[in-house]
Amino acid sequence: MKQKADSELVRRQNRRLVLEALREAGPLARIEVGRHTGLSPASMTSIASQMIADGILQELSAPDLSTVPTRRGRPLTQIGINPKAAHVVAVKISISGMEMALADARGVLLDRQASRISTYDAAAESFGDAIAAEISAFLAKTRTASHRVARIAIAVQGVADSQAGTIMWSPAFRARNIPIIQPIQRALHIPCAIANDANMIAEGLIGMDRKRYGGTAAMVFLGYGVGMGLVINGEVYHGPTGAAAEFGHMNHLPDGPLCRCGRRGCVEAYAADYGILRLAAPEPSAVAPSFSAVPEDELLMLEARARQGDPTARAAYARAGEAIGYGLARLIALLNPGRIVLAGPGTRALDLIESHIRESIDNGVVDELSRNVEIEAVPIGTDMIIKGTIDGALRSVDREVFAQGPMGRQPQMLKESA
Amino acid sequence: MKQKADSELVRRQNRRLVLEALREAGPLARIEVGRHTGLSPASMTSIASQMIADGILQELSAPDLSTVPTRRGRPLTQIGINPKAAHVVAVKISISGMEMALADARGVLLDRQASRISTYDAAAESFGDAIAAEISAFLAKTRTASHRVARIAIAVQGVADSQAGTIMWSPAFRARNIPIIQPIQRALHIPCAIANDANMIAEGLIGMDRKRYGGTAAMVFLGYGVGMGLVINGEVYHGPTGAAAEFGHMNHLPDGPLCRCGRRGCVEAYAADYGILRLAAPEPSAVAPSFSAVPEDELLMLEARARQGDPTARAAYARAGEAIGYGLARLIALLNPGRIVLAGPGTRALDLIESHIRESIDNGVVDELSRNVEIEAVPIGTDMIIKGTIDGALRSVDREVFAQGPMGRQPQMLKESA
DNA sequence: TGTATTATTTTGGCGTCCAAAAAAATGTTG
DNA sequence: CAACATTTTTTTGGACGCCAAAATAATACA
Repeated sequence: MKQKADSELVRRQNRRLVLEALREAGPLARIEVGRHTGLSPASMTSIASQMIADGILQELSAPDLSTVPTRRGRPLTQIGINPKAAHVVAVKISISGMEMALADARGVLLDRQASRISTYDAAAESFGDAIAAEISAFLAKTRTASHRVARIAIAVQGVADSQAGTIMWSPAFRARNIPIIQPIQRALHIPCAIANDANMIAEGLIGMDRKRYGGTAAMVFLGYGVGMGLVINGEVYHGPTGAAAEFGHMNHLPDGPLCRCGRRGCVEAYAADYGILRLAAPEPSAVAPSFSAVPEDELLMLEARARQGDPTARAAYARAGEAIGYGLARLIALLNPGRIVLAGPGTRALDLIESHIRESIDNGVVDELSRNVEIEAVPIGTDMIIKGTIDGALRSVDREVFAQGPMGRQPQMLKESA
Repeated sequence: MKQKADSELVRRQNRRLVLEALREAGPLARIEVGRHTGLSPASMTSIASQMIADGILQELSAPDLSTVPTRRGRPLTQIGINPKAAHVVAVKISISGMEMALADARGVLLDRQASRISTYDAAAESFGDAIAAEISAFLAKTRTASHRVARIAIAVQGVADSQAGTIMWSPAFRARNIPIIQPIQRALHIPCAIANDANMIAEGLIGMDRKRYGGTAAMVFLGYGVGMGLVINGEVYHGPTGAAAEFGHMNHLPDGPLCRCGRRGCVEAYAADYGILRLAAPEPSAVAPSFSAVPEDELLMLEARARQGDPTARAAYARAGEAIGYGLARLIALLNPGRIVLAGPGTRALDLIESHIRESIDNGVVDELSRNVEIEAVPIGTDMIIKGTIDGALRSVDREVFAQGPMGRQPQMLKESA
């Protein structure tokens, strides 16, 4: 509640609802969009014709209604998002590599590319320019004019400051506060946003099933690190500076094992790949946290040992489960979410940790609070990060460009364009 | 983003903005309201005249402009909220007593009353009726017709389920899931809401200074218990079922001291009055948590001992500070709030705990995350609960009744009316 | 071929906003 | 004190977006 309401707000909001309905359900007839949004047929005609004129929507020729082949009445003409209305680029930055993807306005992947790029020893001053150059080259390769790209969205492992447009801190970098947004916008003149990669998984799940994941929910990502995406009232919560939902760096036990962030006892220090491996080591407290990816075979071996009953291995998974479980218990006390989702490669070992998670939640928070939360694991790959980044970028294009209408179609970027 | 937008939405939103401006700044001239809200003078004339006709606003006769006594031009005629537009009742339920207050539409207290009422052994089936009877008697005493009361808001120590309208769990009651809303609405036919008392403190602080407390902030209440009000994007966050922000029952250490909720190691079990006293006892683990209020002189004595350097007493405050500090560190990792406010009688001993709070935050969460959060203590009395309950009730009346306008002025309560 | 049915468009009206002009109410000044 | 300046408020006329109802379009069915 900040904005004065006028006819412009009405247009914006209703256009956005139309886009939301089409993203959720795919192409629809005008009248069906009306049923989704509550808009009358008359309004739908008017809104649709304007958005078609704007090049945002298009009428589809082949209805392909093999499902309901013969019905009486005028057949419906579906409208859908015009794929050429805009493109978006998603960028994922992780340890010593980046991945880029180009998608059309519907979210269909047009091209993608992975590049190796040195991160851990990268200089804060030049890293953003290197990323910008990679993106430039990618666009050139795909022969996409940069004015066709409405948004570049960047997902990064670690803590992003979306306000400042920097990577505040990341295990992939020795440097801190690395400017990203500014160099890219300066080089490419495309609006650009940065966020944590686990938040993008949350965006992706919302895109997959808004009903299920769109209320108030927490998505936990288990893998090389422990991340979280927090959905509050249907929106991914970034916090005032964009650094929220750092479940992995939420303390579990004071003076616990050393974490990559430099503090002791973070959830991640118990439950990330390196944390679990360390717990199973002969002298855990002597092992420093690993900043490079853990070899997968070591993990698989540990899992196998645990499944065969090796007590040390089982204990490592038990302690990881306790860290996650108590962390979730604390989250439940604070936020009382309706759903908690476990995802990421770490869920491969769910059979070894799940009972400890549930037991710790039971011990860590009173029944009345935990009773209403559903806990589930979803088998999604790391590709979900790219998908989610694209989804999130498209939603912001919907909001800030497509919904705007013919008048206020400003690029609204570039506070300084040097 | 759920609602279709139309002229009704525009009216609702702008009327609400007008009310918000008048609540924040007191009576204003039309043109000044326009400056606050962004509405044009023409629109202000039209909106104001309608709301005056509705009896929600009134023109003030005596401008009393001693501040700017002589200015050129047509003098401004201030408008303000009509105190008689509606009344609200705030009810605070705590251990073996309740407090009621009646306020006019501006929030001015008209009358208040405290009653003793047995809680701990109260039966779940009859307690709501007893409350309803007390409210009835209070309204009769103040000679207020019940149709003049637009809202009854109830603040309760403990976990409230605002959806079900019950007290889920409270240290003041042995029973659980005590229905409150339904019996009151059945008896009085007035819309009624229930929430946790610490949330109401947050409402009160927002009412005092929206700029300061209206972003994303956490208010911690220290006293007989430990409570929290969470403000997210300017709104008090209640969670899907209204049971959120239970900071006091967020786990600090697994297998820690027993809490009134039945779990071990909750923040409250360390940092509430009874928890601190217990930590200073000769054999803490043998002491059960106290369900009645702790005698104040015992606390004052413990504080005095600590200030004189008694190591046992000092250690008790140190451990309380650690529990609060690590709890806040965990909250910061999850939500990254801009401000944390400490309030309540427990802040009397702030000199004994503050350094431990800050040290624990430093140890519990990485600098990058805690750097942007301001921590402050505010000296507010328990009266803040009543004030906040009234403020919150009035904001909901603004939203759901006053902003509605001449058309949709339904009571929208009473899913079932016997 | 005519009728039923459903989707879309057109028409006319309503509510809200706003800019510009007019009116109202006061202070300033010669 | 009359004319002018200044500021607030109201009035006027037009714009935009929504909607109900009527008209039109396009199909199936009998």
